[in-house]
Amino acid sequence: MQNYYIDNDKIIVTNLKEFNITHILECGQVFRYKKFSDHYEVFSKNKKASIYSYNDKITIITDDINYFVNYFDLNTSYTNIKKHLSTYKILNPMLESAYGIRILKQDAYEMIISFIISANNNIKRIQMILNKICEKFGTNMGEYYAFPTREQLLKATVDDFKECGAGYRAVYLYKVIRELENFDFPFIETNPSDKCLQVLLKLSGVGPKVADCILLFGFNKNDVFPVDTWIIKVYNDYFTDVKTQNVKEIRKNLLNIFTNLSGYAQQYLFYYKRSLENLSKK
DNA sequence: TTCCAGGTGCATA
DNA sequence: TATGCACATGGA
Repeated sequence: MQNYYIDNDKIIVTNLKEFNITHILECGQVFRYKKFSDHYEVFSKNKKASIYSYNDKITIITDDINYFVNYFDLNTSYTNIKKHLSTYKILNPMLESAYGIRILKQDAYEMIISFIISANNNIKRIQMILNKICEKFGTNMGEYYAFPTREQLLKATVDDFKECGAGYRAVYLYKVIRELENFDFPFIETNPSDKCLQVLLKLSGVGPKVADCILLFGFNKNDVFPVDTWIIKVYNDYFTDVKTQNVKEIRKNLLNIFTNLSGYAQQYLFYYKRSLENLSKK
């Protein structure tokens, strides 16, 4: 079943069970978006989309239809994915409350920079730092700033990144921009995740967790399981009787359970646990 | 004041 | 290979 159609400069999404813009944007996979009273704006590379939900459909307004059809992965049916996920009883309440999550197909280079900044950081601050880096080094697009290209970021010093709030990660950013000069993106696109991990782990500021996020959000690989502080909590709450902080062990066990649907499962678990925690604080 | 956030790098055993 | 610690920053 086709979930969308094109109407001039708009993408109209008709199957709302498979597309909830709040859940998609606020589940932690993307940092460059703005929330308005009646819509969201999303930024990727040097492109922008405005997303309105009203009545029984979503309208995505953009000047690059093809880019955002791919970005929102609109040609993938999530009905089957969710059917498989629902066989894991533990996920059912999450599939219910966080319905309409989709894994976005984001720019791989942008994911590398973004998730290096994400290390030992919180989402609000990650967004703030990325915004400052875009404003300082990205192309002025009028209403917003594009994500700076590698060439643009070559001009940035360690102090520049520090001024943007990157803290001790400024050194990693400065180094990785240079390490990416001959980075083999097609290799990552075409090789199994384990091989790709070995390559990504050589980059400055990229450890196992960040590498998993890059593979999941930047390269559309679903047989990885990023384990952060939230997943450690959720694992200890729902998946084991013996509490553990061992990230390698947690990742291995969760991958064994969810196999090639791990990326999707991870996103539901992360969002669910983080939402619960934030609600209990309010 | 201390703890925490989508952890990583490095020294040490 | 595994463990322990330092690392910026700002909100709770």
